[in-house]
Amino acid sequence: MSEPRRLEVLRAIVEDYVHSREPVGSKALVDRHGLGVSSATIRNDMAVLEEEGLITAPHTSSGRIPTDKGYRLFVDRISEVKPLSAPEKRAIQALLEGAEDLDDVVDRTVRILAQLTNQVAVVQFPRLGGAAVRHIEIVLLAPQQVLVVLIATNGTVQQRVVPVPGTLQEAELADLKQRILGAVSGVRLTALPAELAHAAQVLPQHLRHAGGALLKSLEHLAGLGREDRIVLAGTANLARSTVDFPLSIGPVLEALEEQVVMLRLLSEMEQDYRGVSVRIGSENPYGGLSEASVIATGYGPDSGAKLGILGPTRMDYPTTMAAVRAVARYLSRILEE
Amino acid sequence: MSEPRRLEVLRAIVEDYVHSREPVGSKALVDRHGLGVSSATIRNDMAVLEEEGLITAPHTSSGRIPTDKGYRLFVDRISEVKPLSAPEKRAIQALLEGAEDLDDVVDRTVRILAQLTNQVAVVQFPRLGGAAVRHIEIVLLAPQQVLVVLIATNGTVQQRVVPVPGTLQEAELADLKQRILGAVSGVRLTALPAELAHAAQVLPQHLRHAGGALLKSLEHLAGLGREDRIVLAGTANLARSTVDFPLSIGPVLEALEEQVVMLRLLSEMEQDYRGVSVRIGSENPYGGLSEASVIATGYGPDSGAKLGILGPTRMDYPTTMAAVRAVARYLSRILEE
DNA sequence: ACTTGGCACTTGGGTGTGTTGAGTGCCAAT
DNA sequence: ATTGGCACTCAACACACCCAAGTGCCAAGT
Repeated sequence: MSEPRRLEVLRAIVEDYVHSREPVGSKALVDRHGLGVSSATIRNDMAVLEEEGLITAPHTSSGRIPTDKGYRLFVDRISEVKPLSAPEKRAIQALLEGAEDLDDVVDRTVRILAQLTNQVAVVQFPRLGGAAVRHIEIVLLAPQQVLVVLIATNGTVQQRVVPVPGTLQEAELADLKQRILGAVSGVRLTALPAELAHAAQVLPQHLRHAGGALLKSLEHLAGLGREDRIVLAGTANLARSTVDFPLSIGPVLEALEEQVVMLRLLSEMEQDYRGVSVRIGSENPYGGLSEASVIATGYGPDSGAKLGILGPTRMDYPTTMAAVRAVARYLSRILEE
Repeated sequence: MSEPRRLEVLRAIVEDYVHSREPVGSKALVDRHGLGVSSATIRNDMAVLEEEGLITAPHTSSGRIPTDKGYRLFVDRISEVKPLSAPEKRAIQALLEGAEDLDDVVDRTVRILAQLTNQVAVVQFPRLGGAAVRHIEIVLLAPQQVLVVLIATNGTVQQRVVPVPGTLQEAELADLKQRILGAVSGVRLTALPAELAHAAQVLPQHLRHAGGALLKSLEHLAGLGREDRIVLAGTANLARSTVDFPLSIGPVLEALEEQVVMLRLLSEMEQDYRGVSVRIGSENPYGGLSEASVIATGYGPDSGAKLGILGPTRMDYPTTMAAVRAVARYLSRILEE
């Protein structure tokens, strides 16, 4: 009872089951795959695999289906990544290059990912974290209203209209702007709060009051950049595979809607040696996703932002992993510009 | 065979069916509602109602269920709006008042609406259309890169980093800024393209090139404001009522995901005398929504932006209509500030 | 002109009973 | 370790049957 063949059997079971959605039996296995042994042998192998918790039988005397653990082993040790087809690659590239601005890039990314994988696609907005302050603009809109704009080196812009206490002269504002700019120009966004606190202390007395409000709003803006947003696409794909979620797709939809849940989920996924990270079924910390798998990876300069897909545990892992990885790479490349 | 009683029968059928999801028969009707007649009489009434296409029998000799037309009559002529409970009203108000900025207001609105109605809630972002240019800021970031910021009177801000052809001096930029500002300050966003075109023509020769790019980006920004976005919540509610969508919720999810579809749908809905607009099942222009109903209404100063819910045709119209209307009113009130 | 009780008829759904076929587990032989 | 053989299981399907809820219609009553 050789170990390699047992793995081969597991692989065959996973592939057949993913393909047909039906429990696969020993006879069908030897027929469809050219295993050089008889069905009885396969049965023995399957008994061992079941013993090890890699496959399970829905009911006595029916074929086996992979368990989460079985998929895990499959993903980790058996499967080979299937590269995307050339047309697919071209499609990704063409689509992403046509994007107009950051929002558009993200939007196109999530759509192509959903389309490519036939799953729900999730893209987290690129983080500002690593970026630094490129410019700050402060504009007096009304006597007590100021527009504060924070431009980061990665091209993202955050702005906000803030009320300032007391009246503020144009000249004072210009002065204030120069001081602030001098203090924070080039500072990393993560280090901004500290710098701002310092800057606040050295402000001349007459600017303290108004300046304080502005500095505070700047801190808020820097935070906004870090306040992560996610974008979804392909939710309708869940409906197609409604039969793959024995309970209901309700909990899954709920999870998707809770940005907090998804963000935590994504952030917890460390990409492994393969370049992607896979969470299978019950491996997911969130209960509502116990029948779902998530494939995610980082992208962008520091791979801090994540992107990925979510689908039923019964999915074509090799192909989907390849798609996620490919899209992440193309996206990273686009963002470098 | 009195007309009023027939309507009463229709009302009873709708209410019972909405409540129980089961075809309702003549006997059950006289039992549950104190109609003062026998089941045979009701049967006669039901025959007429069926004749008129207001109700239908899923199969011979089973109870009747309302048709889309039946719901329509119910909504138009029979039902009475059920006002929200005091705690519900308080909840809406409290939640909306705690909002921090426009995004937050919209976000909270869509959530409370989904929660209140147990349906999918849709809120279209407030339009800039009616607003005017309050201020324009142009900042030189790099020799060939300029940040353009457009601030509207309603407080919304759109910004973009644009590349400009050729090199541009600070002084030239300042000049350009003054000219543009003079030309468009106070102009309504809807009228902006025309004004910009005019401004472009009177630019001095040496600013034509760079100025043209800037003006074009401004036009784009104004468009962005009008480019309507919608926000969803409560998608998971669809899963609960999966049985109410005989086909599948797939097409519905698809429609929801296509912002264009939803926007067109909302914009087509003229609110009637009741303050809300209802689209029932096949009344929806989009095929995927032939089993869904939409209740929407306008909000905000000119009622130009829309908000509403989407659910199965079998829904509690009076209560849901009341909720949509109430939320729209509270939202309008908040936005006035 | 409605209403009503009565009655024959329809039908989906539930239950009980075989039957079938894919599949398993185990064992003795190779 | 592999294999053929065999008894056994069980979901799925088909069929038969019955029941409850419901309908349509008619003739009689108001």
